[in-house]
Amino acid sequence: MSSSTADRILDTALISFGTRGYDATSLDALAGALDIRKQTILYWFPNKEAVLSALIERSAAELSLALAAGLEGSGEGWDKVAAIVRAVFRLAARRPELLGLLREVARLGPPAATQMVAALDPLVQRANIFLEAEMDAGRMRRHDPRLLLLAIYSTVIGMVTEVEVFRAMGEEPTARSLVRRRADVLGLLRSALMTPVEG
Amino acid sequence: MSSSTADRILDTALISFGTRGYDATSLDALAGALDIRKQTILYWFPNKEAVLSALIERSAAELSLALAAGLEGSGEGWDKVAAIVRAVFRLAARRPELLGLLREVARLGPPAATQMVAALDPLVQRANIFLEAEMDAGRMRRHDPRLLLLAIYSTVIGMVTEVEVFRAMGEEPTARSLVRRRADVLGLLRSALMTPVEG
DNA sequence: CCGGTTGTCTACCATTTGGTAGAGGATTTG
DNA sequence: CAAATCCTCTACCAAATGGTAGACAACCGG
Repeated sequence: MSSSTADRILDTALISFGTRGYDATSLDALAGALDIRKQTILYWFPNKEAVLSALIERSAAELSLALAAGLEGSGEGWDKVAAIVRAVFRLAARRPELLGLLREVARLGPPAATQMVAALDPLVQRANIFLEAEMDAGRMRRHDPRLLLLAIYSTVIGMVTEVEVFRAMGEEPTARSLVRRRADVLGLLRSALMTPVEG
Repeated sequence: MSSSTADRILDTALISFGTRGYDATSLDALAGALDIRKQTILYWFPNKEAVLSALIERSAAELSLALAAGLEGSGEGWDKVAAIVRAVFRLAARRPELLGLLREVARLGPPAATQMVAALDPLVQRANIFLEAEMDAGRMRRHDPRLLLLAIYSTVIGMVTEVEVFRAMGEEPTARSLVRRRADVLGLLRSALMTPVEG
């Protein structure tokens, strides 16, 4: 099994960084959750930042893997977009920490954000190419693909990670509510992206 | 002038909490930026959390004021939505900290998030009523108004506050780039929200 | 002009934080 | 079986954090 100590540290760090936040997670707390001593963490990683850095690399790979399937798969146009959005919502249900980490890293800024963006670059490139092709084929409305991608990213990630806003508005984060949100996002994106004539 | 010490503290706290984050802002750093001693802050506010709480109240009021105009104004349907989105982008240009704080508070969770949502509730209510009326009139596609509002919120706030993602992708945060993003968001929202027949 | 109030300060303090030094048990290797 | 390597631990540490206690000057009403 790959559950070496280093891996276990990253597993726990993902959950804690992705939900409580990087600053709010002390090495002692991290060690406590693993029932080891903080010095063991510092044996495997030179310092706290290095834990984050390794975690970013690992998580970006996992994220790419989870989304690449949809991006490669058969089908065209809307089906492909829907497949990817569904994949993100699936992640939100099964591994919310992963998307939480993405958000947290974006907030932290360089160097973490830079590393994450770099690690996800291949995915972004392929998405860009796909979007351009769809626009060229006239199936999607014309947009700057980069801006479009960021808008989709904002919407989906927001709808999936703004747990606290939902909770504060009285919507408990259940599986059912997630499904409802997914349906809504899909409907909105479809209207927003696709040309109406030959949807 | 209203620049009492307490006000000045909140002014500076807004910038620091809204850009660096709450956890990352120490009372000493806050005091340093104001060239006063930390104990002066603790004279005006019982503790750090109370600073945040007061700040939330003040910022929610300012936010409401900035957006209420668009929500009350004349015009109907799309014009009104566009007016509000424009107002948000105006805020993003002039007072980015304000939107940054909104985001930070949402991330912090209760009790801060609860307080912010409660303070913005009147605004949310009015927006809901507006959206329902538009849907009833057939000018907007049918959606759960609450979900719709959250989707719009996610998209706009994301496009406006994800500075680090933009920066990491090589897009420097200039006024010009903000205008481009605004145009894009407006275009997307229009396609997403409005019924095509009598747009 | 004097006693109380107001606002800012200096002086501390306990706790927590990320990090260092190095002891010591287990396991592998010559 | 001895030596080296690997891994986790105990024992510290300096700096930073949120917060308390109380001195002290300015000001203000009687």
